[in-house]
Amino acid sequence: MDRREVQASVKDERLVEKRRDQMIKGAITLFKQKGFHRTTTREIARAAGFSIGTLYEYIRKKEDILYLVVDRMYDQIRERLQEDLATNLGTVESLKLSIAYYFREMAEMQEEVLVMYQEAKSLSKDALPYVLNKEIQMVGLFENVIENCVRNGELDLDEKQIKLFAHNLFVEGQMWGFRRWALQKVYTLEEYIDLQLELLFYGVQRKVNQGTGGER
Amino acid sequence: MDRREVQASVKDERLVEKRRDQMIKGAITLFKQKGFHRTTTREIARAAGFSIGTLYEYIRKKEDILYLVVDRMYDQIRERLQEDLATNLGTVESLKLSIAYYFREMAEMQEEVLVMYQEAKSLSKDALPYVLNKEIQMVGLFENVIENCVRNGELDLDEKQIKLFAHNLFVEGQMWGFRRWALQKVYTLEEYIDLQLELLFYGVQRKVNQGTGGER
Amino acid sequence: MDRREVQASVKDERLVEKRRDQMIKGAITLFKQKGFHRTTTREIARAAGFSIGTLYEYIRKKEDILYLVVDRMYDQIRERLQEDLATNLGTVESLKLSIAYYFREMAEMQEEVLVMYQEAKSLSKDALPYVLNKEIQMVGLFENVIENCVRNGELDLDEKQIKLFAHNLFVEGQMWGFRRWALQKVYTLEEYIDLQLELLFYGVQRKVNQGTGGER
Amino acid sequence: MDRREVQASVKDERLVEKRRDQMIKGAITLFKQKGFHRTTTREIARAAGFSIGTLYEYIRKKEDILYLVVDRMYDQIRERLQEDLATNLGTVESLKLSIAYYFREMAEMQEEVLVMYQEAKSLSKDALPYVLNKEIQMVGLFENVIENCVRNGELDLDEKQIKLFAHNLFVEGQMWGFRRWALQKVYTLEEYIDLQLELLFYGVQRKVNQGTGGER
DNA sequence: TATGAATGAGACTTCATTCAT
DNA sequence: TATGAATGAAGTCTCATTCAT
Repeated sequence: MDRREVQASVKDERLVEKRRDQMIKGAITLFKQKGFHRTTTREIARAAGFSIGTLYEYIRKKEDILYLVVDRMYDQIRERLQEDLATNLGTVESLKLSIAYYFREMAEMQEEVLVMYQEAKSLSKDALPYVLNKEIQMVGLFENVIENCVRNGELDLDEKQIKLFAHNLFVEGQMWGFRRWALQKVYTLEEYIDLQLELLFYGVQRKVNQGTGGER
Repeated sequence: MDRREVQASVKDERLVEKRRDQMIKGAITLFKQKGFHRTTTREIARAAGFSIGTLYEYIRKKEDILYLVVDRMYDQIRERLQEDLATNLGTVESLKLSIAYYFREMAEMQEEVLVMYQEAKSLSKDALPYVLNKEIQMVGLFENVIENCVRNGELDLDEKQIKLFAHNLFVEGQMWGFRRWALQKVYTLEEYIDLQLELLFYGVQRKVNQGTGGER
Repeated sequence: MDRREVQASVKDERLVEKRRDQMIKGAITLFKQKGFHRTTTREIARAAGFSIGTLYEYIRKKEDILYLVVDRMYDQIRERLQEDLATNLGTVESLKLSIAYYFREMAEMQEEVLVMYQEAKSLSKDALPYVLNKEIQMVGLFENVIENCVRNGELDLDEKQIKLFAHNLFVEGQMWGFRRWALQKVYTLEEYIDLQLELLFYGVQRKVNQGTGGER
Repeated sequence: MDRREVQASVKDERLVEKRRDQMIKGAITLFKQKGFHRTTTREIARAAGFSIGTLYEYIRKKEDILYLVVDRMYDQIRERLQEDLATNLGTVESLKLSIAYYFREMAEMQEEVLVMYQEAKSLSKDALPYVLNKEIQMVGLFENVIENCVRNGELDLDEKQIKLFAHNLFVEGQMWGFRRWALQKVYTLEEYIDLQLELLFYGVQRKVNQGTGGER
């Protein structure tokens, strides 16, 4: 249930891997520029460095390329995230570092993320679940880390709060990219990260609540 | 700078208004179902109740329809929001009510919002700024209300915090729709609203914070 | 169950009729030359005198053209046949005249018949029954005439013999066309007709049979 | 003039023979199912048990395969026919047996015959004569046997009658296959054979003609 | 002002054939 | 001799847009 097969005519798996790599790279560049629908299969083939005939040796339909691209993006993001989260200590401090790390990663891949967000809906009813599943898995990574904090007594959240918190921070990571036309005019990335962390952890009413104590 | 002209061949302005109304209504229905690219101009004409020839009397290019649709959606959302925010008292309690109201509105228009999010990028470089401007205006509405709260001493936030807070709550309103595949399985809308308000205002560390006092 | 609909986008029925006429005429010419598979839709459009876009306003798929062509051919043949058979008197003499008439008709349409025979199998499982049904109807026309002869005491045949006789003469009409590479080198059409009539009515053993008694 | 050369790159004749055997067998299966045009060279290669590259070591063009297939079919049919006709005694009784034998053979090979009939026209102008020649030879086999009967005084037919009689019975053998959608619903094969023999030898007017004498 | 038939560029996809290994 | 990856011409079909009526 984890990976949808995209059929290739070519048998040599190493070659399939290599050609699809070229294909995906070319396609991402193009999708970034003009989106999936305005990109032609021939352009993708050319960008990948081979002929249209060859392209179709490695996929069945144009949509397969989109799936491959989105799939690849998720894998890349998750890989990096997983790597980082592995070192997480289950403290709030550590969690903040991970979130900041994630925000930076997403900032770096903002164009890819944009493609994902705008084109994923073009995937067939067939492929969509696989993709959504990947996103759920990624949110799950954060949920785990937050749970650890809760278990360690560093945070006091129930199941539903954990989940929503994870979703929020996940979306905020993407926000930097998909609302760049607004955010990037006002904030530097580091500013954005700092401010978001503050809001995520303390909300807007912290000072009022705390009554006495100033903080930070 | 507020409204891009879409040229019509027909002169009678009242008629233009009426036909575009029909057109937009039809188009929204179709865009919801199949997205902009998969919807043909003929289908839009039919859904609008007139012929393809007539359609082109009121627009110049297919993209114009998308612009008209997105434009209309923004206007609708803003209208309702403006109406509500007008009654806002500048207290935290009042702000929470407005946010909750906004969340419910967005939940009701979630499909329209989805269309906006997924298709807006299909607008030409020409039309995009107009649309983004509308979104900025809407966020601005919230900024104003929050500023009021700050002015009233109910919140303690600087300019940049206000802006980001507004963006966050704005996006969270949309989130209910564009992440429905995950959120709507777990939360009811009212649950979602309650939890988000909690996180927006108190963050995740509130209880720990409140508990003893100083932190970090 | 008698006629499969081929969908047209154009509403004006008279125009549809006219354009399909052009289309069928062009297609027949081309199919005669190169067969269905080697004829492109663009060639058909050009031969019909309009653009490829227009062609597809009057059909849905290339196969529709083949169906239309075959359908038309059957109708033409049946029309002429029906007209002739209407005058049939139910005597053997009259039957022979009708058969001769049919043979001549088929000789005239031999290329069309060839197309029918060679391309009909390219029709989808969907369309084939309609076409076969037409052929059965045509054979039925002859069956009726033969039955008349039987009823009039001019022939003594049971149901199954009638049917097979009808099939035979039907096929022999087509044979002149589809085996022309052999037959037309040896016989003139009239010779062919005379000889076939002889064989159909008296078989090869007549003379031996006659032995004693003269006949005819 | 008897066999057209199909060029092979491979020199080893025994190997060529073997590979073509595999090829033809695979191709026949496929042609039966989907016809020549809808069958791809790759499918043929796979069905033959080797690669597309290898396929092209033994032929030059796709059409060569069709030629080979049709050629093979004719040879098979002729072989069996020749074998049977060799034992023919030159009597009407013996002729009837041979015809019945031939009808049964053709019934068994009806799908092959169908392929031949529907696809032969796809052969190039170059290859067609060779194929037609084979058919003429086969008809010739029957002509000879009939001639024997005539020489033996069992039948009284001139040259042209003999030829046409041979063509007729030849076609009637194929008819069982190519009109199976009509015939096989009404007759059993043996019924069909009996009825056809009756018609071939005595025609439809025998009983009336003969008035008194029973026959057969 | 309304219509809808006509257009043709251009999209996707297939597949016979080649050729380096 | 065998392989199968690569090629690109060519085919079918769609659809935004125009324009005569």
